Amino acid sequence: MVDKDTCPVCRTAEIVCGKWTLLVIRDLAEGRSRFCELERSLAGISPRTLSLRLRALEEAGIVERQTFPEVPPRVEYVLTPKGRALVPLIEDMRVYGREWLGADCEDGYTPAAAREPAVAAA
Amino acid sequence: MVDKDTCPVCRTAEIVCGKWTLLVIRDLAEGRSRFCELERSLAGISPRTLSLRLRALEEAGIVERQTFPEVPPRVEYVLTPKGRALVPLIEDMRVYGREWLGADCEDGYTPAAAREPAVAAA
DNA sequence: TTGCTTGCTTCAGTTCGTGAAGCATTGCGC
DNA sequence: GCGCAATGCTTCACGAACTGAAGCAAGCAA
Repeated sequence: MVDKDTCPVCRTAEIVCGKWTLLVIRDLAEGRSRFCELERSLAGISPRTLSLRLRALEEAGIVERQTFPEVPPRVEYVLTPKGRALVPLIEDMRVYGREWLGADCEDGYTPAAAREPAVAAA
Repeated sequence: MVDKDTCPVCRTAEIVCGKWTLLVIRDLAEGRSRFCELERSLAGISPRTLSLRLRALEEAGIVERQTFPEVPPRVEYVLTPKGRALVPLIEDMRVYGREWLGADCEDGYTPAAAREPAVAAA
């Protein structure tokens, strides 16, 4: 049996498996940094969930929160190195999604053997 | 804004973000195949959740279910190619967990001052 | 007959996520 | 001054997801 406390996959899963978490990190990696930017980009997320996610990620040392005492107040969220280290994971997901979940395998079972490995897009 | 239906990261996240999902896939990749094996390995999962996960993964074409009409009944779950394609993702998680969530970074936070100007995967 | 195993399902309860609304700040038009 | 707008949240009530314990069917062993 796998020990939940020491298994690195489990520990990563605990950080990553919450709904929206990976998409928040992806958005931050792509340059979005403000609450309302994220809220608009992640169509469908509730502000409560976004707030919880950002707080948990800050707690975990994955994002850093900077407040600017302007009017209206501005808050920026930036990935720390620990957060940027998750980007390869997201790139894997992008590759997987393109290869196995694309428009041409809607039935979910068609292997994409002939497909070229996708290059990360800008 | 990102279109949830076409973005490959979102589509992968939808499959992957449920609690236990990635750990179930990891266990299958490591050779465990029977319900009770998974149940024992994933200490803490409820049989209902495991059942739901396996069913959803089967639905998604990620695992294949084979029943053997023995006594007591035997059921084996095996990763399809589409499922095995998720293993690199899990390996990335293992690497990340080891690198950033190990015993030597329990506090989980490297201050921004130490950050290198690494270019984000924009 | 009771007990044992596997692979689940059912039930009640807790936690998680949603959607709408509200709050505090203050600069702008009126 | 008054209401409106924008940002970055919080609060609330509700539904969905997950949990933990229990139960069930099948058949063989004691």
